[in-house]
Amino acid sequence: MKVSKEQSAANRQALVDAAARLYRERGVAGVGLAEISREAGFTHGGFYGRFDSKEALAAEACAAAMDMGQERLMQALSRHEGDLGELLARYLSPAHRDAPGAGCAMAALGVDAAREGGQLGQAMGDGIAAYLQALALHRPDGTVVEAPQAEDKARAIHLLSAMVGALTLSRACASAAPELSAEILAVTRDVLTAGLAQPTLRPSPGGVSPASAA
Amino acid sequence: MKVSKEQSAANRQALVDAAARLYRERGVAGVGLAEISREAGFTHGGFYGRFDSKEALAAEACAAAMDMGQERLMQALSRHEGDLGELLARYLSPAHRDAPGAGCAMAALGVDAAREGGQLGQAMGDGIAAYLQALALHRPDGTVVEAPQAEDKARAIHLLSAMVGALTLSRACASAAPELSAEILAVTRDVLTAGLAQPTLRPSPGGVSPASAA
DNA sequence: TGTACATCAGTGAACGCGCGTTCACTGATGTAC
DNA sequence: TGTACATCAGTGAACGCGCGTTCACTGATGTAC
Repeated sequence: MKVSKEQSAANRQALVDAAARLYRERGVAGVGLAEISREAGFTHGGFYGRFDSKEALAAEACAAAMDMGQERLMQALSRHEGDLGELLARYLSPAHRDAPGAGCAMAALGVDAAREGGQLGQAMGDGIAAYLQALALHRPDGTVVEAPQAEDKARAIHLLSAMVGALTLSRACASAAPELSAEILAVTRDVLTAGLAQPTLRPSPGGVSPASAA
Repeated sequence: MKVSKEQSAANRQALVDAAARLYRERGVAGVGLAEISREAGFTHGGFYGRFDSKEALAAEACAAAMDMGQERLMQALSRHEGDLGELLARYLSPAHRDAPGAGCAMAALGVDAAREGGQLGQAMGDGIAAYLQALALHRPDGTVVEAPQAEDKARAIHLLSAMVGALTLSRACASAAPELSAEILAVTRDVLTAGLAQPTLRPSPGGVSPASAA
């Protein structure tokens, strides 16, 4: 049973959306093509008419998830004076921790991308570079620079690392130590908010160390 | 063919060690019991004489990996004046990034623990609490406190989050963007070293925010 | 100390199942006239 | 505009494979006498 072009494109998108959710929830190795197809409303027989392989779908799903996050980030940055406070509050919330399927792709799929490399690693690498670029261009005082300085890059890297790390740790201990899990989120939010308000997050005075020249 | 008690204990340990390495390299879902048994030098038939399930082995392997890291951390902290510089240099090195099988269990298995919960989540939660406690007790100026203050806990949480997040991001983009991957490591090392040297990593002046009371 | 035997660590084969992938087929879509 | 037909999105069944788990069996260990 053939289907109209628009319907077919929508169906393909439904596959990518289902994959983006399920892969973030349970990992690429933890979800089969049959379940993803079923979730999107199809049998899995037609899968290879639309994607080259499971890896290709994973890469596309990852890119889609990264794009969603990028949009949310750009919205937060463009609002007023680069208000990162609300972004931090949402990112480091129990709600985000408990809904990985709709959340940060770096925290959910970063390890998968590191292990697999290939197209998935490419999608992840592109997305990380885009996040860091956006964060580096927007200074916490609200100004927007054209060419980020070393300290802008450092601020972006440190901010993103702390966010992803805190979310990862918070999720990792959520079932066994729910109070510690909540504390990790709340404390990280406070520390990062305070660090951005004061110009404290800077590389060492001597500039970047020799090892950074890699 | 029965085997001496000592040999049997050593064989069991070989299973745990192989699992700790392979699971960190490829994830719990990415490695089968047959491969782990083979790696340790056995057939997989005897597996259920020693472990209740795959999950039980994963939890034990995770605990073993966390213990190794805890030992390394305690060594670094006890050396002289709580010298975290060398620890940071080793943790945030390309060598550590490229050898997850022998490295940080939180960065390698944190997402798996978050997804699975259960015994694996318990092992991970216990380990994270132990790391944070050790870091909170050792102030960057070299003093050791008996009861950590709120700012000590905050410093520990922020340090660990930034380390785990930077390693995760660095690995996630290692194949697609090797220069960015190296930059993330080097910059994070510099920022954290500078942040610990000056007393900058503090929660906001007003103390912990209401949200932290969770 | 020496022998007889119960224990049990480890083997090897098998199980049902879901995996990624392939393929012959169906029938509505969209085009050619 | 109306009809005839080629295209191709999606179906359903099948493939070989490795998975976690089970179990009857083997034979060296360690104990009882």
